[in-house]
Amino acid sequence: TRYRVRMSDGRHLWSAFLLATQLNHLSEENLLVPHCVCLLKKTTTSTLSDGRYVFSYLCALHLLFCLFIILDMEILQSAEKSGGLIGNPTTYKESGGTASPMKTSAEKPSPSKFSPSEASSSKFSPMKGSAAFVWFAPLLWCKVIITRVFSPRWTIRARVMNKSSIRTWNNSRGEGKLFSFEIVDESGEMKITAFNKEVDKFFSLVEQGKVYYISKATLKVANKQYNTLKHDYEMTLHAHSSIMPCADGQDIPAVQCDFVPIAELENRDKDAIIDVIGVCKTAEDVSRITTKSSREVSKRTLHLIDTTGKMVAATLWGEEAEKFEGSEQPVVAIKGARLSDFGGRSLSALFSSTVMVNPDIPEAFRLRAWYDQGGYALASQSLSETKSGGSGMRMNWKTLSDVKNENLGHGEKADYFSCVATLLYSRKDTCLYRACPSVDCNKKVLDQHNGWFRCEKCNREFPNFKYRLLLSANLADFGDNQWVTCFQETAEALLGHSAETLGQLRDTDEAAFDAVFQKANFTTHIFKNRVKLETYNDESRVKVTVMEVQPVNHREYSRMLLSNIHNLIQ
DNA sequence: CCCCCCCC
Repeated sequence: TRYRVRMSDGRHLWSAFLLATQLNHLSEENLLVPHCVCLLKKTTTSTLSDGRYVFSYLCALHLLFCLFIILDMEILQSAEKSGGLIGNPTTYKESGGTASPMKTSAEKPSPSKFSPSEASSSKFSPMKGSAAFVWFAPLLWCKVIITRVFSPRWTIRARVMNKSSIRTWNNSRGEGKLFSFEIVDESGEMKITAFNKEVDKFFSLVEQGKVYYISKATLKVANKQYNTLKHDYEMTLHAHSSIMPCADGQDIPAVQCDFVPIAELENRDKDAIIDVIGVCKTAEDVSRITTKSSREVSKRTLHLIDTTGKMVAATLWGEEAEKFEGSEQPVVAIKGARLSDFGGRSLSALFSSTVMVNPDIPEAFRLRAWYDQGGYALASQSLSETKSGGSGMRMNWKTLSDVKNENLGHGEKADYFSCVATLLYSRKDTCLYRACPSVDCNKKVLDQHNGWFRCEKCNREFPNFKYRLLLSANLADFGDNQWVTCFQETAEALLGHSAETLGQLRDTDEAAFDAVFQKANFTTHIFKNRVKLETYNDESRVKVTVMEVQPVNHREYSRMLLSNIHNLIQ
């Protein structure tokens, strides 16, 4: 059988008897055979771009080696899959002088699937345990030479979809640094990793979105556990690897996104990797969390809405979270986000995700227009239940008279509501108390009048105490007013000073202490409250506790009012 | 040769 394999660089690999074997799915022993052949006969070898290993040799040695060589049609078919594409075959079989496309197999090759009619009679299983193996064993050393000298004959031209930052590792097997990137061409996607010296060499060269010629990288089976791309192989760069910018890469597809409408996320499986695009209606503040492995990382959750009217929470991590600027409500596209079932449905960016802010794509322009022309006023429903979600999120907006008229808090469980209200007055005289200095104890201490303070809860006396706030405040909106209780954090937010500072002020500078309260009066905030009917001495009273005090985002608040008006019209 | 994809 005569085959001609067209390589990406235009060369044609010609063989009288073409044998090809997959570098990837064969074990070390199996690889020996082609290596030996290469060495003895100086035959041509090539690793195809999709990871297959091709070589040819002369017929004289055929009979000798056919005993040990795997020759099956799967392997021959693997030769079809060349041409410098990540996935697709562009190989031609010579028949009557005219090159015609061979049938192609998109299926993952497996040795058991060859067709007997096409296969040579000398098909052999891998020669594991064979006595002949011993004969070839001394030639094992040539593997490195072979892979370095013979294999890198392919070049692919592909666009960088995303690039990781440089990461270091230090484990029992050593230490070093690495970065990885993912590339795409018209046939598929692939991951490439660079280590140590190659990091220095290639990190700044490789830029997201640009097209490069890439050759002489080592191929290995992709670890599906960590590689979400739909490719069986991935590449590692080595000292001789080459990456060259390609000036005319317009024909290489741009980063392809397959956006899933937000409403449809409800029907997708947990852990699915999806692309999403939406307007960032609100962005929570960045926060630092500690992971289970006690690493600290920044996170920021965005709330994306699209034309389906549904909203979803999407969390960014690390630098991406820190740098994100959401105040202008940009269109945000995330390629390769992972769908989680937290709070119903939510998204999380992975290391391999690409986050694009106001991307230059039609979908983004459409969304922008939709949002600005009325989408903003839509009373969007979020797929992500977030307790204490950010401003504007899942708020149970009520006026203070609603709270009374609707008997909020009268049920079994407490009710929660948010309101925009103005502080009319707060009781400064009773707002501070001396609390137990123990870290998790906020119990009021008793002054023993001997320089010691007793905590009944801890059953201990302390030479010191800490000030805590318990502020009674009267809030008002346009229709009603309500006495509420603010504990430590909310009182501090409302008064603009820490409990400690206020305690010091009260003890040292009464005028300044007064001024703090004067200044806080008639300020307007968003209050998130808990309301519950409480019975004390046969007397029932609705008790409102402020859970959170936030500044009013007037733009957002106005939009909410517009939305209310909109709903009233209908 | 990495392999971390996190938190509520």
